[in-house]
Amino acid sequence: MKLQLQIKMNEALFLRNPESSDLGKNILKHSVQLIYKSGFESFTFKKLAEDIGTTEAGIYRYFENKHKLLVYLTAWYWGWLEFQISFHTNNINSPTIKLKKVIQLLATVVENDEQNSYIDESSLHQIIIAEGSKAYLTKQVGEDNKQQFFKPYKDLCAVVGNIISECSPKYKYPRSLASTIIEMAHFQNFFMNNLPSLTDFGKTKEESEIIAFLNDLVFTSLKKR
Amino acid sequence: MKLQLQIKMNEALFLRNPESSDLGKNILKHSVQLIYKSGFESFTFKKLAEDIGTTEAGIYRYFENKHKLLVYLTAWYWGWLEFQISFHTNNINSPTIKLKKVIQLLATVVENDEQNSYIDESSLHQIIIAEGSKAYLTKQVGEDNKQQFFKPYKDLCAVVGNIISECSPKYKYPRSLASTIIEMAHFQNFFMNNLPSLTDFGKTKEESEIIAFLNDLVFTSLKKR
DNA sequence: CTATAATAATAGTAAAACTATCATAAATAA
DNA sequence: TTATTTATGATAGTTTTACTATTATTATAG
Repeated sequence: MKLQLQIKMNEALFLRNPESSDLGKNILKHSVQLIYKSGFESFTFKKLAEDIGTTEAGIYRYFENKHKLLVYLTAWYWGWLEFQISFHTNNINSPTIKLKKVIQLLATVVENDEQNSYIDESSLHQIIIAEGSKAYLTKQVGEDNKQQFFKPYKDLCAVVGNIISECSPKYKYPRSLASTIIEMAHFQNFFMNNLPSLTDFGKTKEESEIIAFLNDLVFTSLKKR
Repeated sequence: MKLQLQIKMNEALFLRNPESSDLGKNILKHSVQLIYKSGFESFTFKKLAEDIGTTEAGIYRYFENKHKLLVYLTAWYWGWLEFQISFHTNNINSPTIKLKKVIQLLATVVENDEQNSYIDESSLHQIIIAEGSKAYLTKQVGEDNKQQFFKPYKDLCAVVGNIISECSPKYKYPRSLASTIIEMAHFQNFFMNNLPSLTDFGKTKEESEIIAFLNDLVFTSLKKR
């Protein structure tokens, strides 16, 4: 038996549910490929349509514009990651070990074992690193937030924040530390690969070093209080 | 006597030096106003030209495109900030106090005392918070980096990293901690104001709390080694 | 077999992102 | 002083992006 993980998506993110049809699934699959390959700036619905073998108008029946599609992909990613975390930290009692696992999951490049899904998690992970912040770094962030577009990100941050509080109930900044870990897991990766002098990992380019850095950062902050 | 601070800009960032003419200075001044007001996505050279009272073609004589202009503004900002830091930490012997000062400067919204400059540092600071990462989160980051467009950012990071190493010579991640502080000084500010549940400062929205968080983060990391 | 829903095919518009040309005014060099 | 360079202004045009609208075709559910 194969279990298919279904992530409940905010309905205001799309016009027609992309998970409900082959065309929709193709839109998700090929947009991940295209954005991964050429970046979000040069990504257009025209190119996407050509890639899929449909028409521009066809895409517009699913997504209002490419910003909504990016927000959809990021929301999907955060939802997926929260599931990964709850799955992999299940039955772990020690909050410290839990938090270490979380950091590892955040900073590790995803492997694509299951090819059943129409979303390539590994490429999506790279997209989130390079384009993820563009989902909220806009003038519409307030409206988008009112429509709960960032709920999956905020939920994940809350989960991580709670584990931090479990580790160290008196620590004063669990939320901010959580968002710092999440952002830095990605930014240090981007820097390491593109602007290496902003990190201490330019030589080896090993993600294990990012994990070590984040562990050091977090656990010295939480220790001895 | 009035001292005018001149920041040496990378010549590959512009076609004609905007600091060399009134039109050029107007381009800088009004682009800061426009991007601050409506965000980088909706910013166009057409609107900018109308704002200034010149033509689109006129702008293109100074900047190849709006990406280069954004990179110019961010480079200017990092250069300016490095000067602020070297100015305000001059004559401070204790690296700890120095680092505290740095964090304060990074996280504090700039006041515009001097109206002499054609760049409004306070608005520019807000632009860097909301749009700054878009300068490097692109597919061209490699080429841009080869052309040294991010040198001011990397220099600043090196300065902060060196202070960190002064505080704690054995600390293993001075560069990464430096880039973490710099990014988080901005991101936590953006989150606090736009996605407050990603921080612990949603209630008060005081930047002093961001400073306290960063101080805590940094100095527990550096203490006792 | 019919109704209806999704998609394909085609066409079109407005704005964005440029490029090109020429006239004019101001600065400067001969 | 005139001649010449240089910056700007005015105008026009191209290609691409971001969308909207219309109609025809195909698949499928009842």
